[in-house]
Amino acid sequence: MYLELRHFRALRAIQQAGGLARAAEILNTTQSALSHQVAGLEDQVGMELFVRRSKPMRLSAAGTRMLRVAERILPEIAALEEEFRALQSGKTGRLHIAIQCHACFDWLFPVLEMFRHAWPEVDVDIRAGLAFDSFPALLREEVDLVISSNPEPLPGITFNPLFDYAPTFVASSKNPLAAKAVIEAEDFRDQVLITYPVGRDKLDVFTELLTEARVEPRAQRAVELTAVILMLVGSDRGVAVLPDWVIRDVKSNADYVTRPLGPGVISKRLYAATREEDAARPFMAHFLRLGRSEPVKLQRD
Amino acid sequence: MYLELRHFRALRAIQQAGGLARAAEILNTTQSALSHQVAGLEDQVGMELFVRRSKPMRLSAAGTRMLRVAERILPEIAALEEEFRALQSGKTGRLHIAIQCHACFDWLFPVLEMFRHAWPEVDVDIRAGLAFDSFPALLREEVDLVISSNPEPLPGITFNPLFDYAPTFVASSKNPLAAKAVIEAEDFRDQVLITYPVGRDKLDVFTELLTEARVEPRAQRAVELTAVILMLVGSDRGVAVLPDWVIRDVKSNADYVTRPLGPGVISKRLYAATREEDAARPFMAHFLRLGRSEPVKLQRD
DNA sequence: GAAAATTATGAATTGGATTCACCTTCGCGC
DNA sequence: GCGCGAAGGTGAATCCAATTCATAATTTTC
Repeated sequence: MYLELRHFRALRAIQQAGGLARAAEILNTTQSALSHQVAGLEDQVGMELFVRRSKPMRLSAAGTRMLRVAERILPEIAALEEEFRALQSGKTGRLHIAIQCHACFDWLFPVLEMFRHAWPEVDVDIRAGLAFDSFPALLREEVDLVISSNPEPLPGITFNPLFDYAPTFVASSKNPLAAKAVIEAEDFRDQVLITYPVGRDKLDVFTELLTEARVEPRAQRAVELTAVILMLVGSDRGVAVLPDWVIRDVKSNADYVTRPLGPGVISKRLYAATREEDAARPFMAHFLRLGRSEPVKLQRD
Repeated sequence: MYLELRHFRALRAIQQAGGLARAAEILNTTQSALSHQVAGLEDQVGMELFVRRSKPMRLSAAGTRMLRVAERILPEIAALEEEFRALQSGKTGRLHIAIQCHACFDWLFPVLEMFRHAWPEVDVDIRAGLAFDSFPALLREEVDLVISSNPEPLPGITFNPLFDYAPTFVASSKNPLAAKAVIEAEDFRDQVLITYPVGRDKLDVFTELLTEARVEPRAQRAVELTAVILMLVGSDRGVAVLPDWVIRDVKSNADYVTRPLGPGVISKRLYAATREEDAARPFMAHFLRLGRSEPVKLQRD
């Protein structure tokens, strides 16, 4: 048995039109074509789908059953086609975001919230858990955008700059380092360093400071959640280096001190990596615009 | 855009097999055919459904969307095909019953209950409300079986006899007619006759007695439900003629009297009308067998 | 009962899908 | 980095199946 959509479409049209001739018009074909088609279909399924005793032919019991299926599938396919059309015209699409930086949730959520309202048709999602090979995943279309601060020139991928931030030292106000105005690599030697549970090549403290200075902290502790990191820091169980936008919550809190890293000014740039062909798509461009401006506004508040 | 099931099947196979070559085997075709097919499909929808950067090609975002539809639709169609196969082998089917006689509910329900267990795959239903033109409806396959006691020779329709019954007079024991052993046409002249709300040609009292004798009852009152008819009769608001199997509930009740109609013995036969080609189908034959034997057993209890 | 409407049929045609043979590209191991 | 094997793409030829055209066989309607 080899059913095709053509058969379902014919069935539905004949039912709707109440006859072959009129159905043929709906389907932009001839009465004869439909007659042959129905004959072929009935041959396939091995039974009569229509009752021909009376002249405008009507569905038989089996035909009615098949019509029910037609009326379930055909709209579904029409919806898919519609979706494809919208996809072409750029009104809809998918925005699955991979984040390499844990702390990015902080500004990403508000941005996504704004985006969601502007592009309700776009399927939005955040995918953690593939921080390691997120660029291959981008090329494989498993995700559509990667938030990263480590651009590597890759064919087919565009790195769209978002905004700059300063990795900032944060410690308990009881910590001896609170006395220093600027924190340098050597200062970490006696400290427990609390970081996100990712490779050192993804941690600003290391890439920007410790690795080059060949300084190893007394201990390193990996913690998933930003709030927990801050909690531990607050009770002087360790120190951390976090993007400045995360720090703003504790800046005015007397339990914490925040200090710039030094000696030179350390600043990093955050990028949104997309597939080359996607960067120009309307909703993607809009997201990038939001991602450039909104975090800065948030920062000011 | 002109999607076909072929496209959905190909998409799913490629996804399942993880590549064109292996998918081609599943679908019993060649790798080239699939390649052309995918190309054609992508041309149709106007975008890439697969990512070709890596070698075993993978679904793109749009392709994933289409796959979701495929995985909803294809099983549905497989189920339909399976249903058709079962239909051919006679294990399943439809048994929508039209009843011309209101009182038939009484024995039909128990029979259907038995049938339902023997043929769980058969779609059973009772359709009231088309008592008038139920034979045309039978030919149009709107229903599959008509319970009737008025067989008319019709091309394409078989009348399968079920069982005989006697239209029986029932009245309140306070009614003067309770004194008579047999009720004749003339006796109805002074009575209010309670009947089902159908044409006189479908009412046994008229077809078997009054019409021929040209007797008109004092009044006629139409009531839907058998229970209500009996209630009215019980309070002597009228008399009725009902099939004997309905009467058995009140036979032992002192408020009622039941009497045969006369002068001759009046007996009618109930038929199950089916389409000629259906009468031999296994489940239909089974239903007819039940319809012949079960009501008689019920009657004995 | 004739006209109109509806479906069926068969041969011819068309057009799209498949095949075949070959090419290109990619991944992987040495 | 070289080469081989696997995977996918291409183009022309072929084939098959769906459509068309013309016409017949119905049934319905007035």
